[in-house]
Amino acid sequence: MGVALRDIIAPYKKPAEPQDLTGVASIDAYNALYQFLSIIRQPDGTPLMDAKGRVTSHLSGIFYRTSNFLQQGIQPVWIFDGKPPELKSRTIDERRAVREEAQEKWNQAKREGDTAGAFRYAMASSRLDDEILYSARELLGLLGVPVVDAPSEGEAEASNMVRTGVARYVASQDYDTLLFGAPLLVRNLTVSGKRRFHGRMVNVQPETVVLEEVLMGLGLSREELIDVAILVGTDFNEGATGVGAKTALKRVKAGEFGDIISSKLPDLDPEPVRSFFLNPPVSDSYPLEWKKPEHDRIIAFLCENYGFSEDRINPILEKITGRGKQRTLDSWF
DNA sequence: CCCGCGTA
DNA sequence: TACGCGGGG
Repeated sequence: MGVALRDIIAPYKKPAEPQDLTGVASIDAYNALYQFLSIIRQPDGTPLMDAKGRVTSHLSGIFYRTSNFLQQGIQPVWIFDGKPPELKSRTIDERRAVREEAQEKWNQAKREGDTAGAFRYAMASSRLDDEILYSARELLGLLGVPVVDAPSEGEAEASNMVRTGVARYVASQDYDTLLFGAPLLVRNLTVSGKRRFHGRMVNVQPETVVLEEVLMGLGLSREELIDVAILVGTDFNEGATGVGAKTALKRVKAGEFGDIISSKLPDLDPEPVRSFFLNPPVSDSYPLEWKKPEHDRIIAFLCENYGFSEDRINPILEKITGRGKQRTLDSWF
């Protein structure tokens, strides 16, 4: 979600080559989990669930994607959100309201047999509850993938990891990471490159966004890019009505940021938002270790506990644990 | 999302 | 090999 900067940043996206993606990837955990939960669903919007009715969509996504990453030389580290800043409370309340309304509309669409609508509303009603967060972390642990707990926003922490050289890039769909100063952002970080969208197959390639290129291209400093975002609206402030990314860009370049704030957003003090993007709470210490996936415990967890088919899980697991003849992956751990 | 199958 | 489709839990 986050910031509506797409219109001005999209021109700087570039397709990612496989060699761009190797190394340590800081995964925005909430972003990835929402992605899985909203997309891994049946046509009427029902998520994957085990016999006890527990949602398993995210476990499927984590397992298959992590397996692919490890085989492609991508070392994922998942960054989980900590306590959200007070500035975000309005956004959080709004999102809850949107989710609850979507839940109603999902039920209604199902009753009326409106499949397309049902899927759309089901996506919008996705919610990360404790059970999903715990099970996600447990599976990541069994896969040997390190997890980082951000003190505040995961995106800020993930961006800091790239700034400090601990990770090569942030993987997220959101552009907010650029505001937090991530030098390199990768969107659509998938391996298969294909995605089903409204029943059709569309080719989705991973794409890179280099902060430096965005700033150079737009002729902005990072501080000014943040000001543009503030005018449009961020997770931490409401935007000015009628001001889109292009207008905001023009105004900031003309030095009119303050004018717009006083005329259109008189109640907003932009300083706390600016300083949150520039100096967010981050932990700054990342002891990361990738371990070999624990074959038997993963089978127990996914298949015995959550009802996944062993016939599907085992072959993939054998590839990444190096059981059998393949020893090539051992060098990774 | 991801896999695997049938098809051409 | 490439794509569309159905099913996964």
